[in-house]
Amino acid sequence: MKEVTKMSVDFDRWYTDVVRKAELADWSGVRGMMVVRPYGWAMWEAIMRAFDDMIKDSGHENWAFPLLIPREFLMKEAEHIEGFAPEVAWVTRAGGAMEELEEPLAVRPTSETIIGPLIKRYIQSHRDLPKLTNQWNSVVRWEMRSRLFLRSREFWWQEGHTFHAYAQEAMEEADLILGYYRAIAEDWLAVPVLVGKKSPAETFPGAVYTLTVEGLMRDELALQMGTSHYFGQNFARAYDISFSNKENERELCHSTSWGISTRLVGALVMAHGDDSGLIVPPKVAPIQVVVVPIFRDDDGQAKVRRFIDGWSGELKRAGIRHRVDWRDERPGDKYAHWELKGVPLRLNVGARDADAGQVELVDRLTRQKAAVPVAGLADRLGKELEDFQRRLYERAQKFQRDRTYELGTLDEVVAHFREKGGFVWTQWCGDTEEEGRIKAEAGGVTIRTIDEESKASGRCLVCGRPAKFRVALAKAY
RNA sequence: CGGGGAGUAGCGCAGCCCGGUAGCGCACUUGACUGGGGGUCAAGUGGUCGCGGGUUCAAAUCCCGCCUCCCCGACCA
Repeated sequence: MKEVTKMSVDFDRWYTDVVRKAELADWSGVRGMMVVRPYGWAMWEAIMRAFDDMIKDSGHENWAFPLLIPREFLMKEAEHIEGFAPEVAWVTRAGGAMEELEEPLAVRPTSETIIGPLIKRYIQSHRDLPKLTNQWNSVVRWEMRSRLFLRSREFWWQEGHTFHAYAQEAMEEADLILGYYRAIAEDWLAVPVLVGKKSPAETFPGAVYTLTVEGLMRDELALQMGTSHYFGQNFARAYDISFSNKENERELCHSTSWGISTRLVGALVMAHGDDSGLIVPPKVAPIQVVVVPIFRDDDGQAKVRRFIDGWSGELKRAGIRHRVDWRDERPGDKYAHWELKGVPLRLNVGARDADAGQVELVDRLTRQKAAVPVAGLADRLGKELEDFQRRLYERAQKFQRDRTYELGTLDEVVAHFREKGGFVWTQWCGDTEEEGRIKAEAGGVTIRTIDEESKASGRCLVCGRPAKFRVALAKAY
């Protein structure tokens, strides 16, 4: 049957099993390139819709920029290209005879270096600003080690790129988007996140600073779920993206970029799943309610069908995404199937229920069953779904709280991560070499985020000097 | 990209050492019985043995090259 490796036995195998058996995605035969199947893509579509609405409401516009980037464009911003060089794929030949191109073209790993030189045409005056662009596309990064959704050589995302007359406005933009990302993670995916700034070592190549949202997965590893970058005038300087201000002087733009990707589908799997499979948050669930009819013979089937037909239209009108599973399988198979796929609510409906005018409601989180009258079913299910979304978030929040610690010294941190995972808050002086020592000595532990809300108070965990930053440490994907 | 392992039906595997008719379980198809938590029986379908080359009368099996996947390390949305 469709056995899934137990999460407690081997989390990585569990993840791979679940992603494939729940029909989210597969490998394609070309190393690192994945096929996203309809059930997985539908979750990404829900995320896309939610985020697209948010940015449209705040004046952003979708564009389409080219897939291939001329080498000279890519090479302009020194720090940026240095950061991305190891993972850029190049087109060097084309045509029937596979002729060598005079100038190689980079397959975009991200589009700052092509949007910059193209967008400047459309920016002349301060009246053209801000220019708030976004594109939904896929990018290629030549990773050496891949995992479905979390690290594939091609992945799908949105990349926003904005250009502003004022530094303050660009920084506010980066903050605004970070807030959207937090909403996507917490309100839509039901994954609580730490929100803050990256250390210089973890900052996006070419950025002045990078803001991040970090979630905690059920194997107690952190996952970066979205980043928003403030570039200052770095990219504007490299590509001469400038405008005439009110005094008719030339000035360089201040720019930002920000992205969330199909990685978020992996995040939802790892943040909520259990030994039976996925648990999908109702707001992004392709199927929120599955109906399993139970019958013995044709008469029984007809009776159950009439009963279900009596209220399924009402569910549809109420906007509840549901499916009636009429496949010729046994009920037990169907239960296991839809649990693996993480459908939040299930209705078991047999002749006895039809007679009683009720359905059996089964909750994917608690597995509890309850008899529910069909009168007012759509309202009831709507409330149940909202409640499910809330309970799922609270469960993840408790999980995260129970695995968030406060430690003072590097020795304590090293000892902690020998035994446990989770987030460890500590104090840091800001020295990048000392940050490297944490990573080396604690076995891949990194600074996930710098707390921007509260001030550092104690001493640096490495050197003992007065700390400048309060930081969250974790092992991460 | 370094070390190790593996590619045979949709999935999981045996066969390879010692060359000679391509097999098993699950899934799938059909039928019957069944049906409120992963059923039973019967009869079937399905294969360029990862790709290319070599050795041989003959290659899934031996040799060479390549591709892909998995595990472990260094780099990463």
